Amino acid sequence: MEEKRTYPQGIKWTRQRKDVYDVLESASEPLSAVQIYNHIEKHPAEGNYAISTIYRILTTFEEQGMITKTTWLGDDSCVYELKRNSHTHYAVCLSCHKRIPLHDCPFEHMHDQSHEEEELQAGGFTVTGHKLELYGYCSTCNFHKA
Amino acid sequence: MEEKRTYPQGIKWTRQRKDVYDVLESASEPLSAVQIYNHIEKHPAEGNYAISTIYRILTTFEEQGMITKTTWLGDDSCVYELKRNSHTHYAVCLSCHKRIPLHDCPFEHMHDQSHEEEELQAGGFTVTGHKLELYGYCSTCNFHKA
DNA sequence: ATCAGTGCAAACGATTTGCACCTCG
DNA sequence: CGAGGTGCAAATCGTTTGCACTGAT
Repeated sequence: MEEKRTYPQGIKWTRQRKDVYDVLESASEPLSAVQIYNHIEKHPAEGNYAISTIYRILTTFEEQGMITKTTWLGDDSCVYELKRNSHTHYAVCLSCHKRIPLHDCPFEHMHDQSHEEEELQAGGFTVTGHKLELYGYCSTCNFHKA
Repeated sequence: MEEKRTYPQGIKWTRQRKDVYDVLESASEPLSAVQIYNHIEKHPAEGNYAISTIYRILTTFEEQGMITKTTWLGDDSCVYELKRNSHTHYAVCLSCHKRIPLHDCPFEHMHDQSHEEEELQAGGFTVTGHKLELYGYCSTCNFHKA
């Protein structure tokens, strides 16, 4: 619990920033600002937190290129995710919004560069990542529709 | 201009619903509720429109499975798109949010079912579509960073 | 010490909802 | 005619901002 941690360099590491970073690092999926906020509140560490601080920190992290801001398909609020070496894609039910994680990323199977990526790079665009979601209807919702 | 149109069946087709449908059909990319609203206001057809009506109509269309609700990567508001046979993917600049349309969809090149899709179908999930975005930095923003 | 980072509360923009009226089928 | 759709205004929700204070370097 008292383990010394090393945080990315280049910015001031306040208690709040550390907490947000820790939550993101231990998360298994993208989290919203409010989820992060609640997560931190549960461990009533010390002092108060403002939700606005969370937003500001997330913005900073994003500018630093440490995290990615996304949204769930069909949902409106934003979720944030640490940029990691590996990532997960999901299938999203358009009816109940349930998310089913996929086991691997189709792009890992594409050994040749895709046409698109080649083209983009020629145009000076640097691709740093991608986002993929399948959508449809889960077994439960399929059942209720029938 | 006075061409008789056929609209999807199953719901009441009011003037407002027709207008929203027409805008979506003539759109070349997903539109937000406000964009649709403005689009309609330009052609001051008849009577007033309420933005809330647009939202309600879009919700109805989505429930009917006629449209898909999405968001642009790194943006927060929602955009809506008619479900069509063909679709476009984009590369999004994380810095300036510029969107570059890609010429074709990588999934069209995958002749074999992906592992994921097989698995999902076995689990009773019906895949009706997908959403893919590449992200990174466009030539202009790359330049400014260097 | 200094300036970036933070808490608080108020502001904001996008989306939703309650209610009385209107219109499609 | 009647159920469902709509306009309007007020409410809600996620996110942002101004300002005075605090804390990391």
